[in-house]
Amino acid sequence: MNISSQIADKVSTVIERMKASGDLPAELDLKGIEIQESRGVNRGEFFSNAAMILAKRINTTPRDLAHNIANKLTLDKFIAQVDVAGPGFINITVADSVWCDLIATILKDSKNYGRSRMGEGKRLHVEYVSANPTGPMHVGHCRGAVFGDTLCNLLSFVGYAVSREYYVNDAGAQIGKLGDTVFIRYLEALGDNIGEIPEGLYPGDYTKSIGQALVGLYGDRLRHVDKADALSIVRQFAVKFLLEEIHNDLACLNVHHDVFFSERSLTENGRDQVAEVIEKLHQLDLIYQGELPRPLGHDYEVWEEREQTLFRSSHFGDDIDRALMKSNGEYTYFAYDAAYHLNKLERNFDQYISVLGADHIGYISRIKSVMSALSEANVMFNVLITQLVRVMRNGELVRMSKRSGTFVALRDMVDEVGCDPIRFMMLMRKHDTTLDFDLKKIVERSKDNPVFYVQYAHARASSILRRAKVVFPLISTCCCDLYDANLLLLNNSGERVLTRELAKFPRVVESAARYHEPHRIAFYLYELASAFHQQHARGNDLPELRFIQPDNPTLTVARLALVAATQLVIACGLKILGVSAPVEMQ
RNA sequence: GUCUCUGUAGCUCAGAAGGAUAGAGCACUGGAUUCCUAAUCCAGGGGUCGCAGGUUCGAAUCCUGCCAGAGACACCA
Repeated sequence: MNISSQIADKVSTVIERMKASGDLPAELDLKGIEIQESRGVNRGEFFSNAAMILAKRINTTPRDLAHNIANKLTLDKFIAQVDVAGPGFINITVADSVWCDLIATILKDSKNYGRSRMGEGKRLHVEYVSANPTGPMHVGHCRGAVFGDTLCNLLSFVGYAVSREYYVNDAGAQIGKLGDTVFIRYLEALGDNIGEIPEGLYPGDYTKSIGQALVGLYGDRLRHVDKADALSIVRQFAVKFLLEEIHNDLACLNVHHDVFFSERSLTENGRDQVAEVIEKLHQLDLIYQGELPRPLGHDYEVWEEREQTLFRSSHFGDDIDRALMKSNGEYTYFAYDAAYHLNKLERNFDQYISVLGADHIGYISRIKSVMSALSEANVMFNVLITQLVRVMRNGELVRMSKRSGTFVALRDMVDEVGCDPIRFMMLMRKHDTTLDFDLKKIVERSKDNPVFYVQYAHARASSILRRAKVVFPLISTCCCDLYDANLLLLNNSGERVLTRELAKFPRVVESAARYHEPHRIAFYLYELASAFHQQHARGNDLPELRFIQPDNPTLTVARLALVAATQLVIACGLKILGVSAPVEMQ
């Protein structure tokens, strides 16, 4: 149930009746009419723009039409008051009983309050993280992981059947370099003096334990077999080892995937899906041999014109065509990715989303092009970008460099500040804007730090329910009992503000899902927590406003219903964000 | 040079997909704790929504141009 959509029904019913009775032309188009929550004071609780939209279509003044509609709306028991204001806004105040019903509904729906059928059970494929398995996760991966995971939570909450996938880049040159590096570490673990890790390989210390693990498994045997065979073993082992670490790293951030899809598998088991995708594009007449133009704005010391196999992505809005084969005949990364996306399409999802880091912005149009080409433009495919995170400590930028192997490991960060603050903080910004992340500030337990503020509201609600149990040992604080309370007793202004805030949740969820913006949930929870803290604090000055009234069990039960509903909605929102909802703060 | 994103209070950012008098937090000033946890709350000042046009009943929001900042732009993955 959603109050504003109920009002929308009321308004459109009134207008339809006016059309039927001849007050309005029968062919009048109702497009553009909206119900929104009022913002300022003395503007009712909701407003409609109906009169202003319709007036110009039938050549009358908005205020006259507004009064006309208002008079008919007033007759509805659902609505307590209707006013016409400004250029022709219809301001609507709904009946108290509507708000009471809402609280009862929340308590009845429990964890399902705010769910919707928006997704209609459609199968949705979401790819996120997909970091190269050449090292442990670091903070750069963190945002995409949290955003992708939360988006999946959100979209399954509104009724999509979500499949969460990690594309494992376990083929290609970087894996070769990883293998070379780990082989050196292996020799090191056997006691060789290896000196510096050569330029171009992976210099970080994390490869040492992989070398040691290989010694534990093979002793010195790999040293004596053919180098190519040894490297092949080492590569596979290293990828498996690092994937396991990545898996663990993600788990401690509460991030999960259903499928880890191997890039290498595209050309295994007697099939070459890369060749297949190129053949398919060939049949569509989208492949040719040619040379790419020299890019502008770059000073290349060496520029060679090379003929290679190109895909006509420029037919689909890309700037230039893109290479599928290198001049030496190998597949490009993009060719593998094209095959991967064909594979996705063959698995027949209804919609696709890819969450990519900001460094892949230039990649979007080519992958969208190939999706359009392969599906004949008949697919819903969104690419969402997570922008850079600047890691700070006490206002100072933490320098990171891939080359020297210095970066903040995800695991270390979780150990230092905890999963909840990281997730919440990452979601306090829109995904496509850059974000400063201060390791020092994020552990501060202050209002500066919204995660504690929201969690505290949940803990406070829990605490009040516990306390009520002490004062009134006989009453039940279970949601299933509280909705029978006499909710009409919730009539002071702070309680109304809080109730209205609770009413917004389904709408916030739906718009967050529709626009793929989970940060809206985080902001909403902050506001809800604020309304709750405020109401609690009013009890400091005015004891009659406290939730627990020792001499009035009936009133107490009504107020506990509001507390329980608040607790429920906060818990529900935090669940979507993948953040815990503590029953007490220590 | 091309493309993408960003520009809102001193700082960090929201702004519900065109609505009425643009909102939070931080910081600053002043106040509240024998109390359902003060990790909280109350009050106050602070704005040319980058600039200029346009679209319409109405623009921070949509369109065009300009200014400023960030990022991406061969066979890497």
